[in-house]
Amino acid sequence: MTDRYHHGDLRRALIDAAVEAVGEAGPSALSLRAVAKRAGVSHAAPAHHFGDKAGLLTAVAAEGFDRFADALEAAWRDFGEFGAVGAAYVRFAIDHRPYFEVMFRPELVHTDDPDLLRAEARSREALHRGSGGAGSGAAFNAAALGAWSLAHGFAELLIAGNFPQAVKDDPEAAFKAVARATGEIRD
Amino acid sequence: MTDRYHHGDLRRALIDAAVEAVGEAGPSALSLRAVAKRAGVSHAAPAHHFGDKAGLLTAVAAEGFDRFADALEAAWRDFGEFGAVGAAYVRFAIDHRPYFEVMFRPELVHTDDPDLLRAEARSREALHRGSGGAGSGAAFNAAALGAWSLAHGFAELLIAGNFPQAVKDDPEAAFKAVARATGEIRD
DNA sequence: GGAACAACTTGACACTGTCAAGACCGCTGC
DNA sequence: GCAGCGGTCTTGACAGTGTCAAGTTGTTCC
Repeated sequence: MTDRYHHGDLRRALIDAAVEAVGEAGPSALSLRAVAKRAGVSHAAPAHHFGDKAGLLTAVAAEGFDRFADALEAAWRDFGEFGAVGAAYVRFAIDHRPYFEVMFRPELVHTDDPDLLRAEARSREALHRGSGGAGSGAAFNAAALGAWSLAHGFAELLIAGNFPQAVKDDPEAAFKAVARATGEIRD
Repeated sequence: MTDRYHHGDLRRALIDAAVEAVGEAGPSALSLRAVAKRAGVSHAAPAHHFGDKAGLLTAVAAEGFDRFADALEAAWRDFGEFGAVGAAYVRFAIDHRPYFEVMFRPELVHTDDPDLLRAEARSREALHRGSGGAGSGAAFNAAALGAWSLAHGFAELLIAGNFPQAVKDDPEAAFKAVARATGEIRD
């Protein structure tokens, strides 16, 4: 099972092509046929590898959540404070925008995909660790949910173009200022 | 210019049909032809009224922002505190989910539409008033942006199914608890 | 009553996702 | 060395999509 017969690694190439295409026109404008053309294969090749369009986007989202977890873990390891983790959250949304645009859209992916669920759980745990909440417990952790909401809302509003130029110029500094203003950072 | 020739008020009917359709399958699965069928007109009627698909969704988003502004203004008028305004933000996302799913998606609408811009400005102002920031000023207001991010992130994560059952059971109370935990509410 | 015009319909086009069938390829077993 | 096999990808088809040009229907104004 070398996973590379004719093309080499078509699965990899298709995911890359999909990420490129999403980066150019957003996930709703994604066309399987355009992805296939970009990868230099026939129009039905993507469906063969991923089942359907949602399957391809599921693979993109899973890979995105893995990279996302890496970024959040690194921020927590290097700085050990929520400000840095939240800033990494925001930076990821900017630097890996195509991934981010797919990751939190349940209607675009197969939400029960095992690989997606695993990667999601990794991200969730990294974020939870980085927002002060140690144990999850039965009831919800208000502070952790607040930290998540703050970072996620900031990232979403930012990439949707709702923030003034001053924020776009230095998003990480802006986020830290905002987090400090809301009492999330106490130093 | 009575705006009602054959059908009565087709524009109104098409918007209602679009909202219904978005509510059932999300905005990315919206089909102009399905909307037309739902309203009982020919398949090209929506394009005639709204120019194209984005035009129809623009009308939906504009109407959404108007209702949104109404809700935020009412919450501020009746309670005068951010907790209530934020809770109204979250409730709107739940109760008028089809609108909300279109409102913050620039790639789905004509972002330069005058009616949309007007309604957006109304919402923005109502929210700004409800989050403590009185004057907008040249630089950005960190506290106001934080309040917006918190409410928006909470709403997005909630309707995307990322929160535990306890939050879904009483979203408004959960939001207030979260806002209090992040220091947004000081009473 | 006819002209001007807006509101819609009809028909067509290129494009989309998906599916069944087949062709191609590299490996295994003999 | 070669037959068979299974996975990889292609080909061809289908119904459905958004959009556009042209035509039809109805309303209003003179």
